[in-house]
Amino acid sequence: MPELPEVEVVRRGLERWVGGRTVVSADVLHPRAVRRHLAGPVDFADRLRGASVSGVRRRGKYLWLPLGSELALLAHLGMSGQLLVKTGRMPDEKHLRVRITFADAGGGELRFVDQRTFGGLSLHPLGADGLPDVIGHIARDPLDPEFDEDAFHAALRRRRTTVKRALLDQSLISGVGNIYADESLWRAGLHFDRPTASLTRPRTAALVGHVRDVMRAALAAGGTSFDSLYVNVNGESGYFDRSLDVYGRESEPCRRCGTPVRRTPWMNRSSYHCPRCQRPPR
DNA sequence: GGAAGCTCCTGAAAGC
DNA sequence: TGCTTTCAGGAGCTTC
Repeated sequence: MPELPEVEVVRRGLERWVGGRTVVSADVLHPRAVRRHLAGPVDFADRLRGASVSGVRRRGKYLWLPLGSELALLAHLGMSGQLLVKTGRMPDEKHLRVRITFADAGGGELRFVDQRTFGGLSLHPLGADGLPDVIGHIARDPLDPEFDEDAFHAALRRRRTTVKRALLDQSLISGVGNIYADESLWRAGLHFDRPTASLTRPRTAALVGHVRDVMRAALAAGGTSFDSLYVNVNGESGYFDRSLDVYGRESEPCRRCGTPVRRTPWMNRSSYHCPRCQRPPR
């Protein structure tokens, strides 16, 4: 499931390949893949044709390819989205949703493949800050040098919510999903239901530090892959799943104290934690 | 206005 | 063997 490290791996792979290229055509094979492009698949393809890509940028889990100074191709991988670079004649993937063909030397295709169709592509105007307008509410991620830790702490103190909910709220801190939230909370020794208003400044700083550490380690490993649903632009899997301390390790011993890791149903998904290292709030 | 919960979707795995 | 159910979860939307 792509979170910040996986999306950044994809961004780096794309940057080497699509910069300066011109789109010949775009084929939308599944309309749901461009559902966030409100003008529809035909308009999406029409506006992409002839556009030149000037780079690949990212905020949180969103990627976008600026097309000149006023328009961008925005991508979100959702749970199972893949952006694959294909050169030469390659058979279509079973869940190929959008094919973008380039004209320049070497030609080739950028393919958006998405089994569960939670992700998608769309075209949006670029704002004055260089962000596509629809992601103006997405906060900076903790690896961004301009991430404001003081403002993040102040927001946590203001909110009447719990710490894991806050970590997953992309308007507070971006790039964190269920896997790295659980891993960071385990490293910080915090229970997922801890009220954010109870966090001290040093506790917040430690938590953000652990989020950064987990993400950097995952990035170095090429991301986390449990199956074929996350791959880089060449179709290769990362291997950070071998380094996960709690996520997906129900009943296995905690790597710190040996207590069996617990999985708790939480918000229609799962939360993994060590019941001894991460005591529930009183 | 803020917080919580629902919904979309597909396919692997488990259960019967 | 084959059918049904459960599970995975990002983020927009709805409800309270």
